[in-house]
Amino acid sequence: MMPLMAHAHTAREKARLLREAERVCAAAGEQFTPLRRQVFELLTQAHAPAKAYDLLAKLGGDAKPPTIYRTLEFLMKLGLVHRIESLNAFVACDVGACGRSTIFLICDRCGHAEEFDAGHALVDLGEAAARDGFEIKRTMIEATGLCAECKAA
Amino acid sequence: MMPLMAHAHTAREKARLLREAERVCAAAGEQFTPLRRQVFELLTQAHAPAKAYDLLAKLGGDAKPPTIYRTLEFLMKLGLVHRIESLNAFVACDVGACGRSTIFLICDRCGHAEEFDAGHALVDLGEAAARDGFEIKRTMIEATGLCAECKAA
DNA sequence: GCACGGTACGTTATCTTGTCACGTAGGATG
DNA sequence: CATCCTACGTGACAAGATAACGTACCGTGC
Repeated sequence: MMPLMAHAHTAREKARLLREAERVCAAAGEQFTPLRRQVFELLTQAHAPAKAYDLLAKLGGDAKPPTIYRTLEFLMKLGLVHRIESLNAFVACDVGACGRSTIFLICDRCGHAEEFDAGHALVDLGEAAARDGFEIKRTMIEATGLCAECKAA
Repeated sequence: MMPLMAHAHTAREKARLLREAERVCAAAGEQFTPLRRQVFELLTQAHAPAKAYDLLAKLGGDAKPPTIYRTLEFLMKLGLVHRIESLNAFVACDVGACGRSTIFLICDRCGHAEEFDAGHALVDLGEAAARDGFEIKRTMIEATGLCAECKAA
């Protein structure tokens, strides 16, 4: 199990994510506009899930809420960004790595969020729900606790 | 796998839930005040997850936000109520039935939320995270889709 | 060239959700 | 009976999100 969060520690990593994003966007027949690029970049640089209004502030100028929400919605549609419901915050995610099966491990102390592959757990869940007649479209797993670093400290 | 949501269809069921709640409360050395009882009752009667401000309105009088949030926080602390993050809403839950392992199946169409026992899935998740040094304290799984009734219709 | 339609984005206003800080009433305890 | 704690009230406001409408730009086809 490996952390999949698109958290660019290096310039090379960030460049790779951007290229990936461009590719996904083109494949979907959508435009990777400067605004969308900027928001995605801000997210890849964030050390923790970013709030909508914080991103908005970083856009400079005097952007209004719909701007950031529309952009985030777009990026989520393409699977480039995830929303963390329990935090009302957003993270960039590594394309391809995250199918529909993702888990976020959120550290209560440092705020870091790591994305994991849920593996078989979600398959089981889908099957179990199906036996009850429920058809799952989207699953969200958010686990909070202490990350390795914070536990050590 | 059985629905565990504390959604009282009958007066007898509701009375049972209230007694359970009183018991849990007493066991924790806390008071089950009229306000707390009223909020819990409202939740057991709800046909779907209830929003904080809707509950607030139903309290009658002119209750202010902190009143309902404090009360919900208290009930959550005792494990009598769950918050559904993706909806910003709350449900009563069946005490004892819900340990740490709960999943909500939320119907996109009718809004109904059923609580399920996550079974082994969460155990696996906890172990997998632990191998990475992450210590999970609380896990939240919210799956959206179509319930059996809505799929039929 | 220019009307047409679509996508992206700006702008204003408003609504919903949640919290902070402080005050008070009432019971328990010494 | 002074003190403390818990529960709750109150006013103010911060944070999160959306609705409704306008415009600029870019293509396409006549």
